[in-house]
Amino acid sequence: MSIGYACHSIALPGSDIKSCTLKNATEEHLLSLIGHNLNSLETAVDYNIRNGIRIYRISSDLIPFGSSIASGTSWQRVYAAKLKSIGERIIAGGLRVSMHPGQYTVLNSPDASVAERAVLDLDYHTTILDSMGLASEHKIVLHLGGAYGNKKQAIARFVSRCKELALAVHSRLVLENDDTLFNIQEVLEAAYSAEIPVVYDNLHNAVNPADTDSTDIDWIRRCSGTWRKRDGLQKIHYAQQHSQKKPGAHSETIYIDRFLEFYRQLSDRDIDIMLEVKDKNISALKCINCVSNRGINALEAEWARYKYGVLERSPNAYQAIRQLLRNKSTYPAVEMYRMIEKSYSMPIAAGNAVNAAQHVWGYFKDKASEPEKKQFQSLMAKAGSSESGVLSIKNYLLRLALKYHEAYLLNGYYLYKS
DNA sequence: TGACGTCAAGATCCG
DNA sequence: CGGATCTTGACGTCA
Repeated sequence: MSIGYACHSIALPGSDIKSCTLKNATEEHLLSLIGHNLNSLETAVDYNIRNGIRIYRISSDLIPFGSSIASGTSWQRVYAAKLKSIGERIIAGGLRVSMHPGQYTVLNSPDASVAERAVLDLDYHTTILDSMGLASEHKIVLHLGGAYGNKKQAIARFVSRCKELALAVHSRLVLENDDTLFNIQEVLEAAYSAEIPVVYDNLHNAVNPADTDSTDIDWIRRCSGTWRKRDGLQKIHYAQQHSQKKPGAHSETIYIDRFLEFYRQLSDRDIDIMLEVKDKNISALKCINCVSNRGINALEAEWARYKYGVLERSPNAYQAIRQLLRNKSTYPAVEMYRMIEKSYSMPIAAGNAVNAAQHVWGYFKDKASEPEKKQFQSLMAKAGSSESGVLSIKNYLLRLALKYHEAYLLNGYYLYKS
């Protein structure tokens, strides 16, 4: 049972994926972006392994325009060794990766050119995983596609197009139930015909249910039969509804009590869980820390990343969590995350924000130049009176952290937009 | 024709 | 000029 997240790693400098617009997409520029992106991927892979995160989705933007114009460039040859070496790290670290073409890759389109581009896109995703030397349990997750007013025909078209795919592509494919058109029942039928496994997405099923009698666990059990040995462990997507946004929108974070309620029902099953959530690796670490005892040190490391974010919302919670972690013979993971979640639900009062910024300034007050000190004081004076002032001061502190390579702050969650 | 989702790039505004 | 903030891009379907 492993837990992971998709694409983007928060508070991990050097892991950003760059892109460009079509009009700037020269071969030279693309090759330079790809080189940058592969370094970023390597940084994220190393971070995941170091932190015991064993499930990770690689961004489809790794190679900008990878299935269209970049397929004519030499990136595969130029970066062959780099890709191979990242793949070796993934295998050695026990990381299971996947990729996920978006809603715009439509294999079952009646428009032949759209379907043709979908095949090229699947080829592109396969090429990346193949060139890293990864076996077929490293999956490509796909949506069924459009309905076009006739779901039966749409499914039949999907199945027949699937069967025409190259084996290298077909053996990586996984089908996911979506939040608008094809529910889990329809996806299961299609997947049995197409002979590909099914990833069950709980939030998509909540928004677009097949029936109201079956539970998440019922569907997960039904999907398990679609996973064969060469596919690796069954995978599911887990997400929670955003409390303010429209149905299907992912929550900011994974709320731990609700997750554990879900998780306990699966605890006897071998399943990998991909979290789909705004705060990405932050929630992955939270959930991993709560389903196994990783030692008080792991919680202290987490507290170090959260502390200023808690302080600017609730000085009381800040003190309470410090108190909670004082007894080194305990492992109060769930209690700690509950308190963090509660404090993060509170608004940031200007006075508290100024106080937190003052704490963080402690990392720079001895090394900052005179102009930097003046700038900080001036921003602090404004921060007390306006909301944008609070953001300005955090941006300024982020710049200083980058300039002075303050790893403690750069690895923490405080400096980044929440 | 615009909304949908995503998030960096690109453009523009501001002090 | 640098930094903050707004708009565009790239994809296909559907109302």
